[in-house]
Amino acid sequence: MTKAGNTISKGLQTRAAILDAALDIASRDGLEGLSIGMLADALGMSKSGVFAHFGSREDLQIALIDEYARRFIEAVFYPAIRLPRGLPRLTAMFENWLFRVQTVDIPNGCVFISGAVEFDDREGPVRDRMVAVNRGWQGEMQTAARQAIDCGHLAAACDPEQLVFELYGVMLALHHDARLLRDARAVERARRAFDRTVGYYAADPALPLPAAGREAARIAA
Amino acid sequence: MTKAGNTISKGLQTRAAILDAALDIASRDGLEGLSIGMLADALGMSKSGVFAHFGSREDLQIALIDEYARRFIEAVFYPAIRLPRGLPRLTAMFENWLFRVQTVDIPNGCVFISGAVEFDDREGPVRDRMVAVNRGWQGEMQTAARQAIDCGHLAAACDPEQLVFELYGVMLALHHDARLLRDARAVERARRAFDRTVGYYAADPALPLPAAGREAARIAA
DNA sequence: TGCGAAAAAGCACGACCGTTCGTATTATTT
DNA sequence: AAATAATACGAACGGTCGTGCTTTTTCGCA
Repeated sequence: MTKAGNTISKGLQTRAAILDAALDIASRDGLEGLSIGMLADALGMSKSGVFAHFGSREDLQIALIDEYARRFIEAVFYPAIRLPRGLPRLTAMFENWLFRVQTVDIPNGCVFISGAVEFDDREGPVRDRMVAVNRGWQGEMQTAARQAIDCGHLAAACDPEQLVFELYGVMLALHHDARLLRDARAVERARRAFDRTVGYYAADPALPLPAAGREAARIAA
Repeated sequence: MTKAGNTISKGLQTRAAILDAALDIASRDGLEGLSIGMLADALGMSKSGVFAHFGSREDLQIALIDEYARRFIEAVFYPAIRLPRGLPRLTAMFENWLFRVQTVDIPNGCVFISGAVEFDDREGPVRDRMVAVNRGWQGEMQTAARQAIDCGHLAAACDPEQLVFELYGVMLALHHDARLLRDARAVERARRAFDRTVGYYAADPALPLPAAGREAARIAA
């Protein structure tokens, strides 16, 4: 019990369990749709027991955003930065992202997308965190794009912010068509859109990202 | 008062007023965030008075979707179909859409986008209507794209569904960056993305949609 | 002007919301 | 083993929710 280091004070343990269950619910019903009552039911706990772990519902929402971001970074970003700068890394970021969207966000829902819509004109700390995390990820994508330009993989005329804007749109469209319209072909379209977009900005007008290289693009954690 | 034809039985009149106020609220807080209580307050009416006009909250939400769609079509679609088939019409559809997003959706919020997120995994008639309306609009865009291909304005290799997927993504990214991140440059990026995308699929590899033609593209109702 | 119908208000209901508080039950430390 | 701190519980609070019922006001028309 007192084994040095691995004692995870029961509190943090259940806190993690709460966050886990809360992410499930929030993915489906959004951050605003998540209520402490149903969360307590899902956990077999009392409302007040759940509530005590976060001083308020707002703090719970913020903790959820952070937890989602942590998982996203771990699944998408960290594996990608192990690849060489430039197009390989940028492509891996997109492919890992795409893989995560397929396996997590499309079946369950994406907290970032629903949260962005829910809080896009509501002031407060929840919105602020949402913005900060979002800016962070777009910034990493822009950095990767800039490096690709420096490497000569993308044309010097390519505007990294424009590129990331378009790639973000691809993901939003994927999420929209796959979830609302339940169109199974959305994933394929997203990949085609990425190829076409990056291909457009590629320094070498020759076909970028041959299908053979695609397999290696996604890097598992 | 009894001038034949323009007698709009007071009921329908207030019903329209309710829909108008409800659209304001739903744009900001979403279809789920809209409550009959606050709607009644905004109108200076009683809850039951508002409620009586729609048998249920669900019916109110559906009526809202229809009303939003009606306005969207009137502002975006109808003016565009007065232009000749092909790229002019397709461009007008996008430009009218862009204009509306700028003047209505970005300041107030877009019921289609927030609604899509709110109902993307909830069954029922509201979701069904949401899907139907969305499919309708994407279908019109695809038709316009197909006509542009038939006219020889776009390459035969262009897949209309793929093109509409990408254009929809542009609008979603615009909405996201303009509203959540409050990035004023998002509109410019959306327009650039449209030019680049349509330019890619254009039959004539020469620069499509010269800036001079842009001015005439948007058709006021 | 008065009458029937339509529209709006008033009221009450059960359910759920986030939150607080006092208390019991566990963990952890002394 | 005793003392203390951490966790969880159950009940309750004031509010708001959507939705029925009943009553009153207002409108449209002869």
